[in-house]
Amino acid sequence: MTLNTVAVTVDLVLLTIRSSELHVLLIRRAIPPFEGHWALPGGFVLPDEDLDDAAARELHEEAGLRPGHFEQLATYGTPGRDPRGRVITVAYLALLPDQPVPVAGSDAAAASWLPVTPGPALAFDHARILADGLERASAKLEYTPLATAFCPPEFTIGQVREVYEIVWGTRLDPANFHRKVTGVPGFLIPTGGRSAGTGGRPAALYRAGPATRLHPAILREHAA
Amino acid sequence: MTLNTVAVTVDLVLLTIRSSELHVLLIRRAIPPFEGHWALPGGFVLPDEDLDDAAARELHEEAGLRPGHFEQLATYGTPGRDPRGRVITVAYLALLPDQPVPVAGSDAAAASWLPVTPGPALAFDHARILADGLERASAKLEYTPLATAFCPPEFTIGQVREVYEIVWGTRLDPANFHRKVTGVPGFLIPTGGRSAGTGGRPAALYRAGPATRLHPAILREHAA
DNA sequence: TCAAAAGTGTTTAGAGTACACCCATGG
DNA sequence: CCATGGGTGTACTCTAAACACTTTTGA
Repeated sequence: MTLNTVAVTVDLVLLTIRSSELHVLLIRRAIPPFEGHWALPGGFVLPDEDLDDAAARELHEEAGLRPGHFEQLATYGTPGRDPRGRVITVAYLALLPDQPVPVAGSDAAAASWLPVTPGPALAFDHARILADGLERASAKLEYTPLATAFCPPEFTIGQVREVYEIVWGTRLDPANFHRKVTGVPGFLIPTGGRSAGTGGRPAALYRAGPATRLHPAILREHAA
Repeated sequence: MTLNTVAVTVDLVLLTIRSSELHVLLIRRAIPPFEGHWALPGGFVLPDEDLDDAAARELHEEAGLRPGHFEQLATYGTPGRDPRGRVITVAYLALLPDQPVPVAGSDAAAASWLPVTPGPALAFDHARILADGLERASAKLEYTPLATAFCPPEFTIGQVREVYEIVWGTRLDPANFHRKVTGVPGFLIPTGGRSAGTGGRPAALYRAGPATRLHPAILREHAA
């Protein structure tokens, strides 16, 4: 790779919730630059490949599972961000339910779910990309049904509430939260089933509804 | 430009409000492909240029004026979107007050402000990019002080209200709107001046405040 | 004097909050 | 029986919508 040649990569900010903490999928780099550092998973876009397809391919290679949500995040192209040459990176944000992770034989690198806080030092400008992804996810919880992307196909309202509490770092009143989310048209659809074995009254099960935006929104307390 | 080589461009969605209508800056292409079609202004990223800098440079070349707001929109890289080869386009969104436009000698092309609706057929996938920009601007009016980006340095609350009404295509109650926006901390700062010559009671003048998000938000009526 | 735009007051309805209270399960 | 989480009821507060009304200019 020489100067005046531009390489395009896709990098993934892959988030999930494990044991009541937000985790991000990171890869320990086996080769320079940043050998031994943690980095976001990603790779080069193939010559005749769509950006979204490239990101989906990387997602499948690295995590091997279907995301609950998948969107383009932003593009990073500051000269010098990669010491090997001019690299433009299109970052994607994906949210997944906590599944047993079949992180299989990818590019000779160990992939792990790590808690986002405090989080290790990251290679390249990946700390900034991760921060942008976290902010995007946090903001979108308010006015989109993004929280269900962290949940399995069927889930309880308590699980949804836990997503909000973990991502926002706040406590929410269970009673009022219940009324609020069940009052948003198209957000949650009752399946008729009930949860079991949680050491309390069984909760009704829901699946994600067709809504793409929440009205009314689930608003966060914003520090003034 | 051959296959397997990727070119990176920046394109601009430049919006302003003229005579109570939302306008976008378009360029009539003088050369193939899409000769004679309207297109978003843009150009290639220089070998050692940051993406944001490239967009700012294009903005200055095409419009020659300072935007009230400027942000990256999204990146488009579907193979075949440009018949000349593989082109990745990083789109930027910029909002400007209605200034006398010194669209000077740019790339042998005529630049014009055109109403966004109905709007002409656009080259490449620029219709989609424009639509994405409009949606972004429309959504961000709710929870950011973006509306002031369409206004001159000093403006009245009536002007701000007109921005909301035009972008959203709705009517807003002047009395309630006044109370709402003046009640958002950091949104508007009174300059002490007064407007004149509008055929009514002079309005107090304001400038944009330091807030980056509006709390409480200026919420739109969302059709259910 | 009239029209037009700015801004304030007031009433009323709806949404959000706090929290008491009952329900259904596991241990 | 008790602990735990699910869910409803209810009173209170706060915001927002609707609209009457006053203010201040240009014509």
